[in-house]
Amino acid sequence: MPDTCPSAFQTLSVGELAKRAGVAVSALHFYEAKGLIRSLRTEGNQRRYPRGMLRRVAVIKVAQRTGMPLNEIKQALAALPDDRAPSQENWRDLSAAWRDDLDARIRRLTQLRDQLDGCIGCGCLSLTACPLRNPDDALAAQGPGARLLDEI
Amino acid sequence: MPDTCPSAFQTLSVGELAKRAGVAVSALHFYEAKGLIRSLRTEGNQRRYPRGMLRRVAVIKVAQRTGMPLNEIKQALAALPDDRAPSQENWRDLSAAWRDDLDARIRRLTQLRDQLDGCIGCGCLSLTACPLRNPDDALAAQGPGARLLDEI
DNA sequence: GCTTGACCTCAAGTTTGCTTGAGGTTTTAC
DNA sequence: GTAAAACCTCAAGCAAACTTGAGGTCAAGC
Repeated sequence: MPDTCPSAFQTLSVGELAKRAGVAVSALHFYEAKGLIRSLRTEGNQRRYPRGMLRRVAVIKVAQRTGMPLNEIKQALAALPDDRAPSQENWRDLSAAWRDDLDARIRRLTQLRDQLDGCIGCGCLSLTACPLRNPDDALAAQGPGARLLDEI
Repeated sequence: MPDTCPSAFQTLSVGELAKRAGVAVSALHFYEAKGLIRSLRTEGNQRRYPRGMLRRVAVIKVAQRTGMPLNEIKQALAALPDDRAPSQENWRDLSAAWRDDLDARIRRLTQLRDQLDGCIGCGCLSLTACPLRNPDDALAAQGPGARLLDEI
């Protein structure tokens, strides 16, 4: 009868959490198996989640959108209270770290885009001069035919 | 005896191509199996690549850096000549399309970053107000306890 | 009180992009 | 002319992030 308690104490079944969080039930099972979330169990062994779990799953989803793999997300979530609302500080630290990750990813992609821009209409992919090519490739400019490599 | 010809006609063994392109031999086998590259064979059934393959592999690597999956890369490469240097036009079309893809990815990540910025120190992840949350989540604001959802 | 839908566990399957290994052949180098 | 290095094919394995399926239990409605 915990479900007759005030809403702050109400629990969610796995199906309810899945629907509200916008993920599949199997994904919640999976997250639990991976240790990203935990569940209480009824006498009949069915999962019940405190409402705060909705937020935790939301945090997982946001982190995934940044491109972070689940095991890193798990590390990050370890800093959050298991089933209670995270403090402002918790969240600030987390989101600031993720922001930096994201920023780095954005910088890498932007650099690549700018290089592509520079190479559109060039098409050289020159072993020695093209910024799109791995710098290590320059090492290959040895032996017979080296004078032609730039044309290849 | 093709290897006694001028360099433009020299071929590369799979090991040479791998080393110069900076990929593993197994990756080249894999690309061939997936139809991204092709190979000539010696009498003894060993792979030989025209030098232009070096560029093709370079193009594959650049495309991968943009985050494009191999099957899309394969589609894109289908527009390029199989073993000869692509025309400036070929390359311009390709790289411009990839640039747009990249740009879209960058925009999505940037938007996410800005949302994170806005939410650092907030931490609400509010079902109804937080831009980080899926808009669909607002639908869940029904039934008993709805007035408290924003606190969860 | 019974049917039906939601749940449970555990194992296996899926996709992407490769790598590793087994068992055997070709080339190259001395 | 032979030993070692490089190559060949095909099958299986790996990691991530889940999904699907089999076989069985729980709970809620009528």
